[in-house]
Amino acid sequence: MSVQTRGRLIEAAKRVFSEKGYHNAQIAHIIDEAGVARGTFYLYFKSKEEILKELLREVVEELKERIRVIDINEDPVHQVVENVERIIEFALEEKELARIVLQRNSDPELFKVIDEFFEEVVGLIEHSLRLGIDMGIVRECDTSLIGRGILGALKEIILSLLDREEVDTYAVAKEIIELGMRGVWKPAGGESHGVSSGV
Amino acid sequence: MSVQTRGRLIEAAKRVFSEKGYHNAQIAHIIDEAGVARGTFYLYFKSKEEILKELLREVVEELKERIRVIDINEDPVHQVVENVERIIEFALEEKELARIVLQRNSDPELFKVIDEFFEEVVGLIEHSLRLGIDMGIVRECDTSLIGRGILGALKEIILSLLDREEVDTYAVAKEIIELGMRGVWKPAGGESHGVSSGV
Amino acid sequence: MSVQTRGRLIEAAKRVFSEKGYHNAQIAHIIDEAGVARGTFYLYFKSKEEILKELLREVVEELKERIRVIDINEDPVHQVVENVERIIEFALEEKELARIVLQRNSDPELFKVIDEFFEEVVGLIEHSLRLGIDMGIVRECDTSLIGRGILGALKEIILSLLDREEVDTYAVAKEIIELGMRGVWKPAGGESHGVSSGV
Amino acid sequence: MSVQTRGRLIEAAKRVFSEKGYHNAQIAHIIDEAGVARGTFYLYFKSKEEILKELLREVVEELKERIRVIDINEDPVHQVVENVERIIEFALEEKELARIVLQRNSDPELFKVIDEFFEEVVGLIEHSLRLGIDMGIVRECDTSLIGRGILGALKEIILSLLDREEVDTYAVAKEIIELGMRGVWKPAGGESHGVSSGV
DNA sequence: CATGAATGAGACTTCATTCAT
DNA sequence: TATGAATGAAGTCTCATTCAT
Repeated sequence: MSVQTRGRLIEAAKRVFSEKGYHNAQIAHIIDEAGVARGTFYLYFKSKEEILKELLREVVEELKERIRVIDINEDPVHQVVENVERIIEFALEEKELARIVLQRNSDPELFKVIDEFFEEVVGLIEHSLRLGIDMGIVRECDTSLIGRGILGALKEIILSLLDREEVDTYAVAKEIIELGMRGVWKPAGGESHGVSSGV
Repeated sequence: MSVQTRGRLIEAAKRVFSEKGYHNAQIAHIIDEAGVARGTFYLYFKSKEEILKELLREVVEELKERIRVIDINEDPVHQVVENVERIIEFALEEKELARIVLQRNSDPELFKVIDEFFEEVVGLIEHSLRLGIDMGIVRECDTSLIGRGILGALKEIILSLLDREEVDTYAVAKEIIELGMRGVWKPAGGESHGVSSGV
Repeated sequence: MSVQTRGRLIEAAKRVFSEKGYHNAQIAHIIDEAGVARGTFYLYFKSKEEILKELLREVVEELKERIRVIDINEDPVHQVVENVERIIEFALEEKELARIVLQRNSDPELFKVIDEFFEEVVGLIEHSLRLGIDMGIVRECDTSLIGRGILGALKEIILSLLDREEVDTYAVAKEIIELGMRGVWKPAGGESHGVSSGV
Repeated sequence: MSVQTRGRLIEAAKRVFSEKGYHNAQIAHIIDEAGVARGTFYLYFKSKEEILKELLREVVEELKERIRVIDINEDPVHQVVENVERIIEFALEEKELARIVLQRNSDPELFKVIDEFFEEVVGLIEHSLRLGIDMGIVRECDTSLIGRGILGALKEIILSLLDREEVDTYAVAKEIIELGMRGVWKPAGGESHGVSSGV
């Protein structure tokens, strides 16, 4: 079991799945890309499905590490921005993985890990919203709906970033949060704004 | 060429693609569902790919009909809400189609019509944003990013509605627009709000 | 049973079989060419095979009519030339049919009538040769071999004529017989020759 | 890519195509005959068409090797007889191949290599004829017609040989050339004859 | 550990023929 | 007599997986 060979297969799979999508990807593509023999693939992974799931498991693990629990004693908005920024950074570091994850493939069983992760994220957002409502700083709303909306915005935006040359991750993260918090409307008066200001 | 048979195939394809996804769907499933013989399918559609594309073409056509151009002399926000509402209504009327369209499938060639439609929608949103900025009612922002964000929110929310029993389409549409305009933040003061108020 | 419709199908089949060959020909092509409906075809012919066989039967019948028995009291060579000429004329009148017949299709069962006809022709040639040998005007030879050779030459030459613009059928017939009788060698001396001379 | 397996497929294809003809031949027949699995076939050949073309390419190559250029310093007729003999020998060694090649199949695209080869042969014969005419030993004639005639005779005769038990290849070759040169007519006087005599 | 030839289930598609109108 | 929609057997080809070396 050479860790090296396994690594080459994983990297190859990333590229191939990312470019062609799971169904159009063939084992032949992966082993060509990895430069190993056909049989070797099955030494490391039980099946095509298996290597995809492994990939997804790794992504979710990494993503979870990048999401830190909010410390209420510090500026919470800033922490949220930083969480979003770290996720964007990961997506840009691992563009192939990001593409795989964000291409919602019509295969619930296959992408279960990812779907579950996204459900958790929605839960997290909902929780924060309810907290904000309780604290009187977030307006009453359908938290489930809004939660999904914010997730959707996040996903679509990150997907579009994968094709940009240069990305100012902090600025983008701030823009996303600003959208979620204040929307696009211009404040009527000239009062202060900016997502983390004053909190 | 019986219009009836064609219709049955189309309806069957909707159900099958929606449930299994394009790649896991088989012609066998579609013809079983439609109750016709194998050869009959090919009397109406050149291939599996063809019937999917036909389906998507029809969706896009229908969607475009439901999106009305904004009349600046009337309350624009209200019109946007109605556009969104009509789209939601369509998604709920044609849940299978909606599922097919919203499952971002990793097959650019196949889903080209849909992707192009979404690009148009982003363009539309961007245009509105820029108009709002010029009119001084929308804040300066990265319109491309925000445009995609709003589209993403819309898509994710509608997808989640497909599993709800009862949906108040107007309320949801309003909630979505409210999110895009004012975000989730509670206005500091007690002033009036609500998306269409005062216009 | 409209004789007209039947005729249109036969004519269409000639063209289609001739151009595409039996296996690449489809009933669809024939009915399109004939301008009749699918079901109509089966009103007149039991199957695709049947219409081909019918075609071939008609050809053989026509060909047999054009071959006259040699009258020994007249110039026999001249009569042979005329037989060959009539066959060439038929091939040129019915180029499509000729093409079908001369394309030895690898389907013994299908082209049985034709093969049998050709066998008869070989028999006829063999018979003439043996007669000639008995009369002392034809040299001793493997009549079966020579018979087939002459048939082969005939077939190949006629096939090539189908693409020529203008054909002098009598000249060609004479050339063929001359080849069979005297070969291409130039007579050593300067004596008279020409196939029918002196008999 | 085992050369062995490829060879078994080629041999199987020869038998199957020869017996059933291209169109009636199925991949199933070939793989059964070769004793390999369905997929194995496609490891070596892209399609049924491909293996036929490969077969034909090999035949033409072999045939061309058996045809030697005539050396004018030696007895030319004898050399022609030997060329013909070598071709007959090949046909008898590879009866299946011969049958495939000689069954004029109604599929120009498929049998292009063969048709081109035959065209070359006609060209060769025509060239020889014109040479003979210039040298004054061949009579004036329509060389194109005669060329095709000789080819046709050759083809038909060889085809008939495939069913004979014992074949004296030299005798047959001589008979064919004799037919082409002197025809079947018995020389009027008692002079010398025999194709290569006197050179 | 690695190889790559072989496998075969199963998908797609074609087209001669049938049959209700 | 004519129609043409419907049929389904049968064929071609793909590709994930196995296994002997």
